[in-house]
Amino acid sequence: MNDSAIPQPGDLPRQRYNAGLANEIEAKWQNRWEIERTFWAPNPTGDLSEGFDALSDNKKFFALDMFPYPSGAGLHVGHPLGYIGTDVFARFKRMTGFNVLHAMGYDAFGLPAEQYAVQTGQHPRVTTEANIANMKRQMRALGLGHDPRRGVATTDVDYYRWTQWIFLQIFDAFYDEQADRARPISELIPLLKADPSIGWDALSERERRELVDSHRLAYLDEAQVNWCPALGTVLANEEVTAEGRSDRGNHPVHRRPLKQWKLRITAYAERLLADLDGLDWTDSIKLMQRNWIGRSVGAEVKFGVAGHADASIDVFTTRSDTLFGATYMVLAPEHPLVDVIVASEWPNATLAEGLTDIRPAWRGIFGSDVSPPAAIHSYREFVAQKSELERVAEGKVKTGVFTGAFAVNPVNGNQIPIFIADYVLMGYGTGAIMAVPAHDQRDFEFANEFDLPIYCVIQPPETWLSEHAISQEAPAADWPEAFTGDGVGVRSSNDGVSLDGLAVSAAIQAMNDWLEATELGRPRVTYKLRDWLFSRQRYWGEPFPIIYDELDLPIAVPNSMLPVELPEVVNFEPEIVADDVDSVPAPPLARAEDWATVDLDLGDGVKTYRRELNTMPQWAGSCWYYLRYLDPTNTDAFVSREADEYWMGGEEGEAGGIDLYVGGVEHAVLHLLYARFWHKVLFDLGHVATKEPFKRLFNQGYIQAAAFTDARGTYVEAADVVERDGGHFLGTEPVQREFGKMGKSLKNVVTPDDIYGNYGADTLRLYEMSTGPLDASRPWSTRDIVGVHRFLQRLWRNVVDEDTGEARIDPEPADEETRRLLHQTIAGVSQDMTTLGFNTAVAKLITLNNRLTQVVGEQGIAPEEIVVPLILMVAPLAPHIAEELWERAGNDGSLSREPFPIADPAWLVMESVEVPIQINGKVRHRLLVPTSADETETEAVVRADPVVGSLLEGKTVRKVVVVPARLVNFVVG
RNA sequence: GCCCGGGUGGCGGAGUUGGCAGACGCGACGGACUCAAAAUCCGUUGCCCGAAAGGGCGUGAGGGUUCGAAUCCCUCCCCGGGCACCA
Repeated sequence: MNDSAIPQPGDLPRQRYNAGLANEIEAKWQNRWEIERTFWAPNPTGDLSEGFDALSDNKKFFALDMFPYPSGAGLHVGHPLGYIGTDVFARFKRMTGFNVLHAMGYDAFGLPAEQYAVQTGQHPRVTTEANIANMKRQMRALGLGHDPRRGVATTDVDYYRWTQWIFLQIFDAFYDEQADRARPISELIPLLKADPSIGWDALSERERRELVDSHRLAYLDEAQVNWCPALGTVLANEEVTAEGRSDRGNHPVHRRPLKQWKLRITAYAERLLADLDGLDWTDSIKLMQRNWIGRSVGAEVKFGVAGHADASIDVFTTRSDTLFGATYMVLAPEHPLVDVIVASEWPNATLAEGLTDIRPAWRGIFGSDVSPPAAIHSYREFVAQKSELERVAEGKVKTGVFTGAFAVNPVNGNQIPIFIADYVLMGYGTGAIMAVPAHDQRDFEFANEFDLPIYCVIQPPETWLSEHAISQEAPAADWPEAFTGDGVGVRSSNDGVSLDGLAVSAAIQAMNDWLEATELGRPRVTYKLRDWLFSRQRYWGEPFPIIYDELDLPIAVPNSMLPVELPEVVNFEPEIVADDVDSVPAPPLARAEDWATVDLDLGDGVKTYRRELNTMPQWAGSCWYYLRYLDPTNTDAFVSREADEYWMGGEEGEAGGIDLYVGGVEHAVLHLLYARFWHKVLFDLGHVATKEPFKRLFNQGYIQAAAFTDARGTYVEAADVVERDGGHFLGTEPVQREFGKMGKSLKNVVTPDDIYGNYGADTLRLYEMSTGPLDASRPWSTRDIVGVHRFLQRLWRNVVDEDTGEARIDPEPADEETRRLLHQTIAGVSQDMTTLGFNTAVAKLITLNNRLTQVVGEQGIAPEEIVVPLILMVAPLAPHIAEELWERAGNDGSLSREPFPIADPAWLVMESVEVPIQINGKVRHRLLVPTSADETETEAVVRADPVVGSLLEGKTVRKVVVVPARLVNFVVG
C-alpha cells in the first residue's frame, strides 16, 4: 500500500521516536529482560523456585496462549493478536501484584514438516527446529514477556516421554460406571474375578487378556476409516475429495474397517457436558461443545425377530410414544445382526399388516434376481465406496435393501420388514432404529422411496393440517411431510398401555413406564460423541509405548523404558502398496526394521516383541502442554504436585484451572474437548488436583487482509497496490479488492518483521490492540498504523527532549483539569484492562496524552504527576518505550513490577455536570447542573434558565421527566 | 435445513440495568512551518438545507412498546461461524 506515511530519515532531531530509535530501545530492553530474568515466574518448590520467597505473599496468575504450530512461513501479523493480548494482560496482572506465569511452547509434530521431509529428504527434526528458532526470534522481537525456561516443544524427547507416560496411564485405566470415574486397571481384575457370570478361572490367558483389554480407556478397535491403498495411509475426512478420491494424487479412497487405537472419551461424555456449567467460557463455545457431545434422552426397546427365537434387536428412540406407528425397521449396514437374520430367499408370505406382497423396490437397486445375502453384500460395497462427503451430497435420496427378515413390534405383535440403509449409523445409539414414517422426516422419505406403509399415531393439530392443506381424514401416506410436532396420541393402545389422547411428553412417559415394567425396554441416554480414533500412519508423531507379544496382544512398555524414541529412517513416506482395497497399511516406522521388533526381558525372560508402528495424532501433545509449562525440568513426574496445586489451584472454594486461556475459536471442539478429557483422566487417577484445565477461555478474533486480483482474476502482490481516485491500482491497471485470510496464495502477507522495520514492535503491539475488541475479527490496514505511532512519538516528545534525549519533567503539580482527566483515565484504563478492552484503554491513553501535549505546548514541560502514571499505564501495551521513559525519568531497573496507578476517587466526582434539555425527546439545549442535585432541584435549576423559559413559552407542559445528572425531558402538548 | 454471533460516518471502531449517537484512530479538507516537499504542529469533518443562527434526517429494512430506543419486542433482509440423515 501507500508508503508515504512511513517516517524517513533526514534532518530529524537525533532523538525523535521513529523506527530506528524504537528498534534500538526494543533490542536494549529485550536483552535486559532476558539478562535480568524479568519474566521468570518462580515455582513454590523445585528447580524453578528461585525468587519465590519475594513473591510468596502474591497471588498467582496463569495466562496461556494456544499452542502454536511452528510453520515454515513463520508468523504473519495475524498470528500474534492473541499473544499480544495475553502479554498485555499478563503485564497488567504483574503490575497489580500477581506472580504471573506466561510461557510459549510449540506443537511441533505434524504433517507439514513430514511432507517437506518426503519431498527433500531433510529430517523433519531439522526443519522443525529451524522453524521454532525463527518463531522464537519473532516472538522475542514482539517483546512478549514469556518465561523462557518453560517453552517446551512436543517433539522434545523429554516432552514426549511424558506424553507416552500419560498414554500409558490411559491404557492402564478403566471406567468404573458405579464410581463414575476412571480407576487403575489393576483394580479391575479382582472385580472380574468376583463376577460369577464371567467365570474367570475357566478363561484362557488370551481370553483374560482380551477381556481386560476391552475395558481399557485406550483400546484397539476395528474402525471405519478412509483408506487409500495407493498412498499407503488412512486419510482424514478433510483429505478426501467429494468424488471419494485422495486430495493428493487423486487415488481411490475406500471406507473400510481397520484395527486402530481408540480412546474411550465417550465414558466421559456426561462429565464433559456437565462440567461446562462451571466454566467461564462464552456461551457459543459451550454450545458448540454441547452440540458435539449431543446428549439425547430416550429409550432402548427390544424387538423380536420372526423365525429367530433367540435373536432380538435393540433400537434407540427418543419418541417411544410413536411405537405403535412403527412400520419397518432399519439396521446400519455394518450391524452385526444383519448376517444372522438375513433370509436366504425373498419371502412372499404376507406377514406384515398392510403389506400384501414384497415390493420390487425392497430388493434394492441390484435387481430382482439376486438373493437377499447377495443384495446385502452389494449394498455394503456400494456404501463403502461412498465418501462421507458423497453421502451428504446425495442429500435426502434414501437408499437401502430389505433383509428378507421381519421384526416383531413388542407393543402390538405386528411383523415389520427389516431393512439395512446407510441413513442409520452404526456408531450412534444401537445402530438400529424403528421407523415411524408418519412422525420422522427421514423415515417418511425412506417409506415413500420404498413404498412402505405410513400410519398416523399422533394426531396433528388443525393449524398444521390447514397449513399443509390436508383434510382431517386424509391418510398419512398423502401428507407432504412427516408430522414431528406436538399432538395427541391416536390408535395407540394395547392391553397394557394406552397413549390415546395423551400429549407427546406424557405419552413418552407412559410408554417408557410400561416398557420398563414389562422389561421390553429401558430408559437410555445416548451421545453423538464417538470414541477418539488415535492412530496415524505417520512418521513425525509420538511412537506408542506399546509392544505386542506372541499372542499379538498389546503390552505397555514399562515406565523405566520410556521414552520410546522415534527411530531414524531414510524414507519418511508410508509404503505404497498395490491399489488393493484389502491391503494393510505399512506405516513409515515399519521401515525401521531394527526398531520394529525388540528383545526385552519383562520379568519372564528375554522375548521378542513387535512394536506398535502407528504414531499418535497431533492432538496428543497439545492435550497436556500447559501442565508441563508448570514444571518443565522435572524428570520424576510430568508435573509436581506442588507446581500443579500452586498454578492450577483456585481461590478458596473455586474450581481452579488456568486463569486465562486465549486462542482461536477453531479449536472450540476438538482440542478443547480432548484436553479436557485427558485432564479428567489424570484427575481421576490422582495426578492433577483440578477437574477442569481451562477456567476462563477467551476467543480472540482474526486479522483479515485485503487481497487484489487483476483482470484475469489472478492475485497480485497486495503490497504493490496503490489506492487512488476511489479505486485500487497496480501501476496503471485497476485491480479488484477482496478480503480474506492472510497467506501466500492471496499474496497479502504482512509479517511482523516488516512492521518492526518501519515502526517498531511497540507500534505493532499498540496497533493490534487498538483496532478493535480482542474477540473481534478486523481487517489489517498498514496505512492506519501511523496513528498509534504518532501517539508514541508525542508521548516520547512530551517527556524527552528530542535533541538531547534528556527527560524534561516538572515536579510542580498539574492543573486541576489535567489532574481530573488523569484520574478518570486511570479509572477507565484499569477497568478496560480487567475486561480485556484494550482498544478503549488505548483511546483513553491517547486522550490523556493529547491533553499532556497541550500542557507541554503551553508550559514547555510535562508535570511529573501526569507523566509517571501515564508511563506506567502505557507499559503493558507498549513495554519497551515505557521502560525507556521510566529509565530516562530517573528510575533504576524494570518497571514490570511497579504498582499500576490507582485512581483517587476524590478526582472522579464532578461538582456539576452538563445535562441535555429535551422537548418531546429532542435535545434543544444543554445546562450545567450540580451533580448532587435531586429531581426537584434539577427541575428548578432548569426551569429557572432563560433559554429553557423561551423554549417552553406558549406551550403546555404535560409531564417532566428528570433523571438527575443525566437529562431533563419536557413533554409538551 | 437447524443452532449461534453480528449489521453504527468514506474506513477500523466507541456508546447497551433504555437517557446528549459517532470517544479514539485512519482518511479527507483547510491552515502553520518550508524555496518546495516530507515529517511535525493547529483546526474542520455523520448526511442534507442554510451565509450564519438554526433546522431536518440518521445506528440493515419495516412495524411496535416508551416521555425517550443503536439498546427491549415482532416480522423480514444481509454477512460471518458451527452442525448437518444423530433416530
